[in-house]
Amino acid sequence: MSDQTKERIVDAAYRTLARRGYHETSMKDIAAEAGLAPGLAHYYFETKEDLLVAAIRHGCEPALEGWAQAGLRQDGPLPENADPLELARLGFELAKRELGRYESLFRLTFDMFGVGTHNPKIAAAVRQFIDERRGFVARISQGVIAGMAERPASSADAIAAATWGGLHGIYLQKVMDPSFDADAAIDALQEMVFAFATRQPARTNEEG
Amino acid sequence: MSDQTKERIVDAAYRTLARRGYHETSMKDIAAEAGLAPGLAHYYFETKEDLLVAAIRHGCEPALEGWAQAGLRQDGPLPENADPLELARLGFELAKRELGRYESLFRLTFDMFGVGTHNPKIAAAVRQFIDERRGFVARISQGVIAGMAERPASSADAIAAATWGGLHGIYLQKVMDPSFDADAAIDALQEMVFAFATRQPARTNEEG
DNA sequence: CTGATTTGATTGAATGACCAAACAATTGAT
DNA sequence: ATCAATTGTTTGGTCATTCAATCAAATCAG
Repeated sequence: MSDQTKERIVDAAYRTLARRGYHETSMKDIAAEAGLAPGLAHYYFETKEDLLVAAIRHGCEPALEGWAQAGLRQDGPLPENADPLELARLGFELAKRELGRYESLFRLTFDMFGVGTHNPKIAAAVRQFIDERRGFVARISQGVIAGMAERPASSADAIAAATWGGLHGIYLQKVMDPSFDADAAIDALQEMVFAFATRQPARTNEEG
Repeated sequence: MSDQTKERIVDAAYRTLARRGYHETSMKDIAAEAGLAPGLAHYYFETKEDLLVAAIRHGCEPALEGWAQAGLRQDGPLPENADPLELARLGFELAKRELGRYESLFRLTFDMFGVGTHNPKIAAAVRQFIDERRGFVARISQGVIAGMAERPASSADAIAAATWGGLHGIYLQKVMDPSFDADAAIDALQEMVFAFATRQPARTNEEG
């Protein structure tokens, strides 16, 4: 029954943390939400920090599953024979859907970022969180760049950092203001990325 | 002496909060850093939240001053007769300089964002923080769009949200990982924005 | 098959510390 | 003598973490 109980704690932790926030949630709150004794959370997780990391990982599962079902695995290889720009388009589409569907996950994520600013353990988890996702964007960027008429000045990693950053900057605005039109912002980001990816080589003076 | 004392508290608050973070800093810590009695901070600020907001506003002053000296006022009008794309280039340049110079301010800012995820009072302050800065970017975007050969599908507001978001997504990566190459990422973002702003109208089939 | 023993899971209370905010008392200037 | 500024303490509550004790299930001995 141990695994079941641990899962129950993590799930309760995710719900409680997402609803009330990290610093406003006590270990006791989480145990109560799970219907277990106050001390038990510490039997499975040494610290509250560990539980936060586990809870976020748990909360991301459905979203990552959604990407996988669309053929995009953060870890695995990109679908072969796919037009990189088409992959990018799909990525932006999924990002929009995700933001609408998992609002509280994004909220908790930015809460974690905040904790990470002054907590080394959480900061390490945040770095890993970012690395995984940005690395995925970088693999798509690589393909997009390979198909460009003119090599860009920026590396695929830099493009990925800017693009992933753009998405998360938009997520931030959405989390802080539910009336913010995130879809329009993501469309704009996509329009910029596509303008970049499909730009024609600088025409010389004697253009057609 | 009242104004002086208040300023002293805000300044001490900024230093302490930036160093240790919001939830790891007590009102007592702040008073001690200011060399004042523990109770005094509450004489000038009703709540710790109010003091956080004041401290961030205070911490932003030097940075905003830097923008003003370059001719870019967040509040006032844009310099007249300036090429909008040149303003954009300057903005990206200043963003790079700022990030290198005020690292702890950015760190505290993301801490505030985190607190804002589950604290209505701070959330309101964050919304205002975002609105002011994004509005400034929107005014530049407006000019850039006006100069484009082909009207983009996205509005100036959406473009601004994506661009401001891109910058802050990059700041996030830098705050979480000091070895992150933020300059390269900002250059990449700029490359995308410029590709977008200077793209040629789609050539029809019978191109030169 | 049965009773004893071990193991790990679970409980609920205790510990030790901390903090935001309120407050009463004191100072100092006008 | 008043009033604002300042002090230092008190209040009333919080929390993460520890721990001794209980419990259930499994393992083992005879």
